[in-house]
Amino acid sequence: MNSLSEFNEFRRPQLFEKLSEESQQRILECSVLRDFERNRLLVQQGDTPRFVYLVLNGSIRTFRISEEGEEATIRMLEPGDTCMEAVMFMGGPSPINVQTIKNTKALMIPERIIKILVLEDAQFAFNLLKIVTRHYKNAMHQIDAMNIKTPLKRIGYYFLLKHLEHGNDKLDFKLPFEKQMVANYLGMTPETFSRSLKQMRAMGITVDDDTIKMKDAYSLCHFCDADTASLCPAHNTENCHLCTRH
Amino acid sequence: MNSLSEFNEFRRPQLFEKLSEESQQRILECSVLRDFERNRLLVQQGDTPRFVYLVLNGSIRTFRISEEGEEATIRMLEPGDTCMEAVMFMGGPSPINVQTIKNTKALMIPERIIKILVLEDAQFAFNLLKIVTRHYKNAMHQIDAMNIKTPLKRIGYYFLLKHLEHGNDKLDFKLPFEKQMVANYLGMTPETFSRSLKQMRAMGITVDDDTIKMKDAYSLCHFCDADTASLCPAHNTENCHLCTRH
DNA sequence: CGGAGGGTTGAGATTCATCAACGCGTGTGG
DNA sequence: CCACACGCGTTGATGAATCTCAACCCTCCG
Repeated sequence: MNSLSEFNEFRRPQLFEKLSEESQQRILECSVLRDFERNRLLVQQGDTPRFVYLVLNGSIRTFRISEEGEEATIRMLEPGDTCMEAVMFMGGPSPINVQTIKNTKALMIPERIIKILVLEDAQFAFNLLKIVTRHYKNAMHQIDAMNIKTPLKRIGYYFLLKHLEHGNDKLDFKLPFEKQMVANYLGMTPETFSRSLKQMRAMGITVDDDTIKMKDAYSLCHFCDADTASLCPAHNTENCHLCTRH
Repeated sequence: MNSLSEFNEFRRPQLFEKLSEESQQRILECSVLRDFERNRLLVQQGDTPRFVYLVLNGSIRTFRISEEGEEATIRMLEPGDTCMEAVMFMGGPSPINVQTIKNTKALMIPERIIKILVLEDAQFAFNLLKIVTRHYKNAMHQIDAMNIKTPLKRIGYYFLLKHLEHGNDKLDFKLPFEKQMVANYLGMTPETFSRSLKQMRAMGITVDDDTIKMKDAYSLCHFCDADTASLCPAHNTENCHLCTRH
């Protein structure tokens, strides 16, 4: 692969943000573009990390698996996202599995160029830092979600994030993944997920197959918290119901 | 503060590893050393991050708090550990609270020097990356612990890590924090923690106040998993019960 | 047409949190 | 010196909530 043209379709990968043309070229020269069928296991727990995967289309999930075979989803990637960058710097074998959940085209960036470039290009290191800290922040939300929130609230918070991503002017959005996948990501069974969705109808949120519709733009405000509010354009305006309630 | 002499008592902070003398000096010149009494709140959710805290002695915990007032512990720091490095790069207000849980002496490193140095000193950026990814790995363990592990297994895994930290030749170690603190970190109530400890007696692990004693060096092997095994010196030797079982 | 997989619904079992009481060590103040 | 309060940890009884197991519907696809 020798150009970034493929990336124009979606948001520019954070990995390349503000990166010099030279560094971009060095990465692309070493990297390989590949197609994977659905459900293909790309990395297993215990493998030594060899590549960073940049999703071009399709989707990928990362997860851990216990000896009893139960799975805990860590992340679900959409086009433009990367995985395994963090694992590279952990030292030791990979603590996670990586698997496609749709047919997926991904750019494989070798471990070596990542490690080299990090020590030579401060901007690249900075980008990696921002990416990894974003993952970490996400992980913290997952942790307190499972600790203190009811299934209903976990789903509500997840929907709120998706709603903000899709632009807060739209009153509906689609789930980017299968329900059982989302359920596992949120740490509950598909049954509990399904039952909780029914409860949400009482709050003005209806679910039609994989489409989530809200009665008004503030239906999800109940699930907002302080450090999520800063992502909301209506935050600190009179429109923010949450703020007026506080 | 103008020297690193205080650090000789314990493991050298990872933040300064392989760092040029010049960069170390630049950090120390800007930083402030302070004592805090127990239970002092250093950072609140929503604050803009101003300092990285490096614990010299005492201990600190980071946690999130829900609107209902329930707390989810994210990390518990011992001397040599740092916090808030990750938050600096997340952008936006702090998603976590930081609080001392003992009387604590900490070095406060201003946000500005961190941000500057990251773009000028690749080694410093590299160190930060390793630190943040370690936190992230830890968070992933927390996630799957709460998703798929029983309280007993969560405790066992925590004990295993502490055991490996203290050197696998010793057959006992002390809990570095109060039990209720550990319980919350592991996502359970103090009652459940206490009851689970009783169950562990059947596995050759006794608890005497805050001292954990094991019958033999392999009592905790039941709780080992693939990516933890690489930390164990007995891994891949005939002494590793786990390996022989597999 | 028939099978497979995803999603939903129902009934039952399990498990952890909650509430309450108690033991114990510590520190404090009369 | 003793009485007392306080915090931590433990133990017991209860209840609520989620997981498990099972059946069923639906769509998709060979």
